[in-house]
Amino acid sequence: MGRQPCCDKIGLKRGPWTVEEDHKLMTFILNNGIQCWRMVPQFAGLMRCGKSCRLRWINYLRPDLKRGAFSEIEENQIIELHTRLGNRWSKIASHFPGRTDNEIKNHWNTKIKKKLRLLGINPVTHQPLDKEQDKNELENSNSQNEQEKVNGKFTVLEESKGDHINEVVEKAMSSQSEISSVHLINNYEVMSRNMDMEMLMTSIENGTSFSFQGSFRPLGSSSVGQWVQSVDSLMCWDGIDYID
DNA sequence: AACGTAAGCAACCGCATATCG
DNA sequence: TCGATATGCGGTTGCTTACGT
Repeated sequence: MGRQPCCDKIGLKRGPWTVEEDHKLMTFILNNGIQCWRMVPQFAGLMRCGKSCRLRWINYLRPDLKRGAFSEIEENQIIELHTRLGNRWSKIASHFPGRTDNEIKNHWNTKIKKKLRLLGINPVTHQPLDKEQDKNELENSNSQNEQEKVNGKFTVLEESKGDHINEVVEKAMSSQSEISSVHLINNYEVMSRNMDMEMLMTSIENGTSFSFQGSFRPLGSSSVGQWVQSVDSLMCWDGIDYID
């Protein structure tokens, strides 16, 4: 014989949690810890399945949760980790104490994907975006009578992106003397003002994060318009090739 | 003010893997 | 070792809120 079934679904409550349910779950876990999720609702007096309790605790009730918006640094780190790990949200979340996989996944799907597209980067492959392909994706994801609206928005965003990047490139070119070097890191070319290679190599050896000030663009993009400013970006990787 | 649409997010579903008896 | 179940993960759904007309 194996284990007992997770839960009897008949009669179990579903949908949003009430304040009272949250209080019961939190009180129970803080007093007793988690031995077996299947037993938690039973002992805590909840008409929920263990799976639902686990999710509620991990994504909402855990006292060590870090709430609030994602910082620019966190977003850049998520992008870097996604380049290496793909949609392995729990692995990505393990690099962010207090953040949940669900939170990061939601943020990726609602914010970062759009941001990358605006920067001309395919959010799936992290390669320079084939505009025609992206247009097709947009066409597929929107009904025909919405297409005119989408194209309208896209034009505006492309213009604003251009302004931003021109500003970045001008700034970078005008302060050429401050640029210490250009490095090739994973799939990105990184133009840095303060990259300390010794510190970088140490961080790689130790598997820790590394921050720098500068700009980056996807490897293989020849256009200067692909440069993206990344001030005080925090990057974390497990492999590196670089060129001076 | 009312309605429609989009965005954000919490929660659920189903599958893969780990674990137990 | 094997079958049954628990757990964890990623994809998806659907509700709520914000925004635009």
